[in-house]
Amino acid sequence: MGGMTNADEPRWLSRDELAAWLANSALMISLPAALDARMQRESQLTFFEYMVLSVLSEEPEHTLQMSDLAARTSASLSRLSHVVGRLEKRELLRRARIPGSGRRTAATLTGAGHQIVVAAAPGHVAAVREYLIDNLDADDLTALRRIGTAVQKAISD
Amino acid sequence: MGGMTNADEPRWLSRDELAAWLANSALMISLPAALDARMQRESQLTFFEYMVLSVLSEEPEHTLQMSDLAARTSASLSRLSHVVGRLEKRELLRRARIPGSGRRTAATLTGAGHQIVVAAAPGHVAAVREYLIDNLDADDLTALRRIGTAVQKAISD
DNA sequence: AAAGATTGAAAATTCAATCTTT
DNA sequence: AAAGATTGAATTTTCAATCTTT
Repeated sequence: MGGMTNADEPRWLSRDELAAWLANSALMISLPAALDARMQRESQLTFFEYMVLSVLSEEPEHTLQMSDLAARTSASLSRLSHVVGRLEKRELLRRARIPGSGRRTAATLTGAGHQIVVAAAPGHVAAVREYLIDNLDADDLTALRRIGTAVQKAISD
Repeated sequence: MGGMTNADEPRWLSRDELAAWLANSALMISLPAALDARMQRESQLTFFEYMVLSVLSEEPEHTLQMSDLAARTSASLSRLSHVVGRLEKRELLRRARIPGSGRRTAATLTGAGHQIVVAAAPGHVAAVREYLIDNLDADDLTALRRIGTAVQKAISD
């Protein structure tokens, strides 16, 4: 008895925890898909591509180092590198070595890139409102913020 | 003035709405990725594959029609069909025409499939607790459930 | 060796077309 | 024609290896 073949009995989810988890799973799967579909249709950008351009557009010089951009968009450097490569091919941004630093690269929005974010923004906000924000009350909003922050912290530990 | 070249000024997000949205975006991107990485490592299953097998395991006959399985896992029929094809090749489930109905197909868990879900479940629950549930209080939990449900409804409309 | 970033191959997902049954 | 499901091709993402600079 009490040998090593069985792990301790895990703490299973309660009814309420399971319901919350299932609702969250559906959200995690469906919301990005819905956003992607709609943004592709309206702006020729995926949700993730929009995030990349949008984050850049909020920077003072429309510029950010690749690894910082990865952190801001919650992406791996590899994924970002591929996506940025495609966006660069479309001339929506360009990459350049950061002067003085031989190994850092920065991505900078082009004029066309800036235009496309500006044009896509209203549709993006409308979708975010329609699918998420406008369905929530003030308490939900603060809870959502807390939850997202807590998850990020838990994952990065 | 008032022509058709400009859309109406959209209702931009307030500071709090934006914060909630950014937190949610990080959650939507990071949580599935973290879960995937951990489940792959521990169980040779992606998060989505686990969902598929897990949903089947909760059915009376460990069986569900493809389109129902798609609905339960929030997936497109096309995605499900590919994933189920791979799981079938690994002999974790099998497909068969539903008797009497010439166009419906049902997926059924095999013995090996059931074993692998049972073996993966504790790790899955532990990850869900560590990354999400155990960081939330009772209010967050009910909010999360409400939010997930509201989003699903908004998207399906 | 670690940090910053890229690359190509492999795996997964999406998209559009297709097939069968109702 | 619509419902249920599958398929192959194109796209995207992941994984592991690589390269350069510090």
